[in-house]
Amino acid sequence: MSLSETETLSIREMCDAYQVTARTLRFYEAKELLSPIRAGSRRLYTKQDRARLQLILRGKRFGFSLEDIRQLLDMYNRNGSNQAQLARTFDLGQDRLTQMKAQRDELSIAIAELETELHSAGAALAAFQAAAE
Amino acid sequence: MSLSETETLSIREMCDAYQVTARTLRFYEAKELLSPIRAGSRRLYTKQDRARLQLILRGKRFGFSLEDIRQLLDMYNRNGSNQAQLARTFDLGQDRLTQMKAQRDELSIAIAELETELHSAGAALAAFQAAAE
DNA sequence: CGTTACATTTACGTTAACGTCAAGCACTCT
DNA sequence: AGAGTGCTTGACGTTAACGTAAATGTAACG
Repeated sequence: MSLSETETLSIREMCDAYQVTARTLRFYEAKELLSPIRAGSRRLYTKQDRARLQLILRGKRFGFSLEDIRQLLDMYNRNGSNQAQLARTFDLGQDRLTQMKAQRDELSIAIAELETELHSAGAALAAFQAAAE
Repeated sequence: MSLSETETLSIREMCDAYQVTARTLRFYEAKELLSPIRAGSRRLYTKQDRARLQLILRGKRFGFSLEDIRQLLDMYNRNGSNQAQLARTFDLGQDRLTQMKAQRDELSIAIAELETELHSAGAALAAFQAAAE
């Protein structure tokens, strides 16, 4: 079952829902990436917090630093409709995309090389075992 | 002009040739990634050292840790003349390869996501600019 | 009322890959 | 002899993204 619009989650429920530790959530809050409401002293995460956390985690998968993510979130929140900021966000994304593609290409090359290496190593091993009987 | 087989480089020459700092070269040596010969107390980098450094830098571009690289270098160096050593090295390479492929897959997914994201962002921007004239 | 089960803040610890001094040889030029 | 340059070995500092532990608070259960 999914979460309603108004439902709030405790810190532990957030951990279970998003596979992060409580330390991580508090850390993100200290870094001003999240700002859950309080019930007394306890944190309650609203739907917006959940959305922000998803963006954070996605940003991390893209290889952005938390500081990058904070700036992007701020831009989006403060003035998502400002054209210059939108363009800046877009450019940041383009740069990262280029980097990621280059990284993938290099990785593919490395994989091919390593595979070749392992084939000859495998052959050498086979020869050894044949000679050893 | 390129370097001869027998020519050795000082630490500063290495820095210039490979765009690394002296601290980095000494650090790699402390981590047993390099082992230059000595002329008195001074380091001299041979052709083999240069080859190893190139592999190290390539590994870094691939996003490997220095510890990963150290293990890979051992494998590239196929010094393990005995069978058990060879087999262990081979297994290490297999594991590495699996990790690399997984990493590439994740990267591909992230790239696809980011591309989708940027397409809609680009459309939004275009709409803005159209409306702004 | 006591215990259990979480929650809180504060704060020091960790890892990687170096940076940044500091103090001191070993030359070479003048 | 003095100055300058390059190299050496420590050894402490730095950053990111949390981990881990201590001391304390609080809400509910029985």
